[in-house]
This record gives sequence, C-alpha cells and structure tokens, in this order.
Amino acid sequence: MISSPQTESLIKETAKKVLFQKGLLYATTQEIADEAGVNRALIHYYFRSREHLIATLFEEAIAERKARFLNILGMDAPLQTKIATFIDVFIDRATQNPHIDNFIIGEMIRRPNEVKFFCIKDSKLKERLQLQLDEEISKGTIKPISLTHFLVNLSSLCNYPILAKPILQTIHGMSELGYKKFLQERKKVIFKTIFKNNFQNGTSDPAIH
Amino acid sequence: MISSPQTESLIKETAKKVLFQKGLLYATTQEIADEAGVNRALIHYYFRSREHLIATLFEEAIAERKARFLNILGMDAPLQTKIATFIDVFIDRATQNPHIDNFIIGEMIRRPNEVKFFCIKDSKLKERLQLQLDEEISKGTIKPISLTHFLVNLSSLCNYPILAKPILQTIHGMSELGYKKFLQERKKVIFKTIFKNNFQNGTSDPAIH
DNA sequence: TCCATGTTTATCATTTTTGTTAAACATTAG
DNA sequence: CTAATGTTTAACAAAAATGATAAACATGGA
Repeated sequence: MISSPQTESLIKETAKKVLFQKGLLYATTQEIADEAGVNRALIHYYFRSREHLIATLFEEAIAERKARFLNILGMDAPLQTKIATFIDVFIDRATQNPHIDNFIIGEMIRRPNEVKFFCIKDSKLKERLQLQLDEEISKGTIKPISLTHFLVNLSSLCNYPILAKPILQTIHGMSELGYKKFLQERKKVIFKTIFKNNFQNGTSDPAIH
Repeated sequence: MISSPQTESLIKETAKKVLFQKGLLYATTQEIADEAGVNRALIHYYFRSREHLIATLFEEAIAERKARFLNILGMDAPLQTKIATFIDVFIDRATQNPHIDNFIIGEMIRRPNEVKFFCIKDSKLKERLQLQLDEEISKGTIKPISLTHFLVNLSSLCNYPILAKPILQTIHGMSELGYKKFLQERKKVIFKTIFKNNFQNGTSDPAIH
C-alpha cells in the first residue's frame, strides 16, 4: 500500500510555519498539531518524537540555506549580478521565514556536536569569488576588503533587519506596511553600501529621504 | 531587618549568564538555580515566578540597550567619533552577551502587547543625527543614504556577526581564537564600510588578507 | 465481501517543570 | 538570651508536555 505523504508533509510544513514564520521556537507538539488540525499522536507516528521532528527541520533548513548560498554565489555571472541576486533572494526568502536563522543558531548551540553544516574554506567557489572580488577591488568598484569580511558584510546587511524586525519596528516606529516598504528599499541600499557604483538602475531612490 | 540583595542579584546575574551568554533561552528554573548554586525555591521567593524573572531580565535588557544607544549617539562629538564608539562598544558588549538580541526578539514576539521599548522618531537626537549625516554626505565622506538605513546598516554590521556566530564559524571555518580575532578586525572593516575615508588610523590592515 | 495494511484517534502513563508550604536556619535588635 | 524577622531548604502538589498503546477507521487488492 502506498503511504500517502500528505499528513507527514502537512505536519512538517505546519511546524515550519509555527517555528520559522511565527517565531514560536518553543512550540509544543500540541500547538503544532492544533495548527495543522491533526491529532498530536500523528507527530509521533511520523516523526517518532519531537526531537526527531526538530532535527528534520534543522537538517532541511541548513540544506536549503547551503544550496541557496552555493547556487547564487556559484553561478556563472559577474560579481555584481551575483550580489544583486543574493540580496534579492535572501531578503525575499528571509521575509517569508523571518525566524529561521534564530532557529538554526539555537539548534547549533543546543547540540554543538551534531552540527556539520558546511564550510567554503577549501572549495573552488572560494577561489573564484576571491578572483572576482580582487577584480572589483582593482577596478575600484569595491574598497579593499577580505573575502570573509565581504561575505559577512553581505549576510549581515541582508539578514539582521529581518531577524531583528521587532527591534527595528519599535526603534524606528515602523508600521507593518512601512517595514515592508523599508525592506524593499533596502535591496538598493545594501547594493550601494557594498559597491561604489550604482549598478542596478538609475531611477530616483526613495530610500534617501 | 535589611534585606540582603546578594541572593536576588546572584540569581538575576546567573540567569543572564545562562540566557545571554550560554544562549539557553529555554533554560528551566532548575538549571538556573543549579548554575547559581541555590535552592530553586529561592527563585520563586525573590521573583514570584519564572515569568516574572524573565520579565525582569527583559526590562533591564532593553533599558540597558536603550541607554547605550542614546548615550553613544547622543554625545557631543563628531559623527565619526560617535560611530567609532558605537562599533567598539556594541561589538565588545555583544561579545559578552552574544544571545541577548535573540532573547529580546523572542520576548517581543511572545508578548507583543507589553512591549514599549523606545522610539527615536520624534526625539531631538534624530534631528541632530540627521544634520550630522547630511554634513558628512555633503562632504562626500558618506554616500547618500537615509538616516534610518544608515542606522540599520550600522546595527546590522555590528550585531549580526555575533548573533550568528555559530553560522559564521562553520561557514568560514573559524576556530574560537580565529573568531575572536575576526571580530576585532571587524571594527575597522565596519567603519570603512560606512565611511569613505579612513578616519581611525593609518596602520596596515590585517583584515584585507 | 473480506482481509491486510496503513492511518488516525482516544486514552493512559511517565516525565518534566513549575509553584506552594511548612519547617529549619540565620541574624539582629531589645 | 530570646524573640522577631528575614532567608533558605526539603518535601509536596499541580500542571503541562511527551511518549506509548490499543482500538477504531479507511482503503485497496485478493
């Protein structure tokens, strides 16, 4: 008999929604089951335990993040295109799942052994990025900076405003709509913060005033 | 009889240590009591409930953050000095309590009503900063940018690398020592990312290669 | 139809965590 | 010294969360 993956998938997707979108990282199995509209026992039926469910979410989250990271930065394109794509994709993706980084970090702290994640230290990707970065630096479009700091700058500028959404909203007094507009403006701002020229387009920039 | 605040203070400081330094945001009262070496009932004696303890930590955390923010950005000094100080203080402070932002964000999500935090929208601070920023922009030391995006850039660059420490360490293959060195380098990198000139000093920069 | 297999539910047991209470302990003023 | 007050502890009670199980239910093939 064919096992219908509907319920299993429903539980997993609901768990992602509760944890990554709502930010309830401490959600109980009952809360997840209620949100999914299924009996709590089904979580144990399909995932054995809460811990297994969480571990599954964690593995998928880092796999997805890694794939996105490598796909975008590894594509065959000029650095400026890669970065513009990175900004666009990471901001949009993180907007959908604003608390996924919090979850990943929390899990990595909670069980420091089982974490493998990924390391770009010795990959060819790193070499290629280094070449592209050097090229931009010698062209004068990027100020001298190490590849690591460059990538951390990029990640910081994209991810922090989403991770710290409640803080930004209160400090700068943003409504929900204002915040949304702010994030879209931000794509251009980040690009301009990283590159000296204005690659993306020449339209007037609402983010300045 | 004078109530000795030693135990109460010990519990609170230990709770901060467990939550903000170790990152165990889901820590039980028993874990906190054990870490402090006191009987768990004392937590209820001094703080009534776990919830009250957490609320106390939350209020102090945002008060401290607010004070630091306003003190540094509100001091009577050139913008470059303020920013350099901000970077220095926030990175060092966040290094001591790497998970405090995670905690604040989690609490703000968990009880969206009770959050007052602070808003710089209509303060004189904002006007003064805007003047200083405009001045730098017209001098050409900062690229045109709105004050909000400028401040968010600054916060992002300072805080994300600490908040996402485990992610950075695995992606870029950093040891504990390497990470520490990285954060110190980062102070200069952030300043140079924000300002076009190199204000701080003219020594050779280890962060480039 | 009826059986076999997979799925779902209701119920119970266990564990974990929080919160309470009364008694023991310490300290200081009188 | 001792009585009063504040502090600490051990033990208990209650609540919440996880996990396990057996029975009910559904479905598809012989």
